[in-house]
Amino acid sequence: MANSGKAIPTSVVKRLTRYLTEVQALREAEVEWVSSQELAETLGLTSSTVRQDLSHVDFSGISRRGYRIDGLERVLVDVLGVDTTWNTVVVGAGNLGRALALHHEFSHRGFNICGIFDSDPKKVGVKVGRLAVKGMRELPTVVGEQNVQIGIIAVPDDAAQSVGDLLIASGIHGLLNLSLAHIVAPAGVAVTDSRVVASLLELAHAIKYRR
Amino acid sequence: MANSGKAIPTSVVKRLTRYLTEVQALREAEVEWVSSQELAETLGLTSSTVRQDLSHVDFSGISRRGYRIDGLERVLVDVLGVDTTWNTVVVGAGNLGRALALHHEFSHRGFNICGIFDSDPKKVGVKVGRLAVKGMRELPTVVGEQNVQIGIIAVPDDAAQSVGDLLIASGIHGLLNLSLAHIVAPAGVAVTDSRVVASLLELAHAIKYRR
DNA sequence: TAGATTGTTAATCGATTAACAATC
DNA sequence: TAGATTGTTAATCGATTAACAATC
Repeated sequence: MANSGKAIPTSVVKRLTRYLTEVQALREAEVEWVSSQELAETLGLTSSTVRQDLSHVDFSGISRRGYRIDGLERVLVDVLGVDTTWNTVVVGAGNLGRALALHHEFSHRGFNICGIFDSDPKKVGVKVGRLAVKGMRELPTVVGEQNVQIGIIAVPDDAAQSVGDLLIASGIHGLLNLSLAHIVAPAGVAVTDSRVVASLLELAHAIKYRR
Repeated sequence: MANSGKAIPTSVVKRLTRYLTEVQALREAEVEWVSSQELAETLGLTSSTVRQDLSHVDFSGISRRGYRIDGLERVLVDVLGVDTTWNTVVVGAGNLGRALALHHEFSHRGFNICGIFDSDPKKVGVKVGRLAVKGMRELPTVVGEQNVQIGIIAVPDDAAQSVGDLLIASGIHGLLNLSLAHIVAPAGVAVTDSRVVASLLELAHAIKYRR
């Protein structure tokens, strides 16, 4: 059947992003149906996990056939908010911040980069694609006037919390934190961490102690 | 007491990277001792989790005082392999690949970028810091001759597996996957995913359904 | 029809938290 | 000493997997 209404655990949401990617690839390959077993094999999961996960979204498969690609894509797009345009700002115009502001995958998925900011006066005015780097003082105005919902924090660790605080005070709804720092935010503001350096340390550990 | 020898669960390893970051910040602030309670508050955990986690590393705290910063840093550096130099290549010279190749945080943590590669002939030869982009054909030689252990995959999703296969065939020990694709690798090769676009989708979901 | 695949319940597994004796 | 904090065991909680009746 499939339920809806209740909150979906983050462990499940993480996998839903992967199902969406795979389902979109299948749709582009003009595949019409996919079974839990096929999805599981492609993504390195069990079919049981796939069926459990999909029971959290409001969409049903059909016995002996599996899930219709177009319907499954539609419901995953909905639940992951990819059908919405998300106005987004990047704070930090270093290598990483500039790369993210230019990342095509973001605009392609509905994340509209409205501005890139840096506290370094030497960086202010520098062009990043069609945008020019702005000073931090302009951040609250841009967030307020352009209805910006998401802030991407790409600054050094020791500046991350104060940047987060400024974004929150400006009325942001969610933060994507790329720094290694832990960001404290009130309950109404969502924070997701994406720490590439931490992932590299995990990998170094896995290599060092692999058997 | 503290154990060693047994494999550490990845859930724990993820947090060890955060303890290391925090402990290094404390050491720079010339703090000498930290308790499980203090670490827990800073990182948004329970003190029980911190003590459980630290029981996986070969280091003991002291009652009524906590953990010595210098010793704790040393053992975390060891277990996360930060005391080693990791020769690393980046595959994909798009915005993200170039940014990672230039990311100071990497070299700072012992990840030595030995090369950046792209399949697009127009990108070959372009300078990225002190490196010039090389063609894919040169990848196996560089990996073999320079004892490269880590490959960072920053290519479009549909090229990710074949890039992974080439790196594996060249003798890589671990892959950091930034694409949304699922990478299949033999047991001896570690794979860690760091998907910034997926994190952004998780954030969009959290904002859309927040209460 | 026969049988492959779903949705869901129950069982297992693993991770987190609570509790507390040991101890500095 | 008194009491704060560790290390560890036991309890709880949540996530994954197995199993299977329902069904197309």
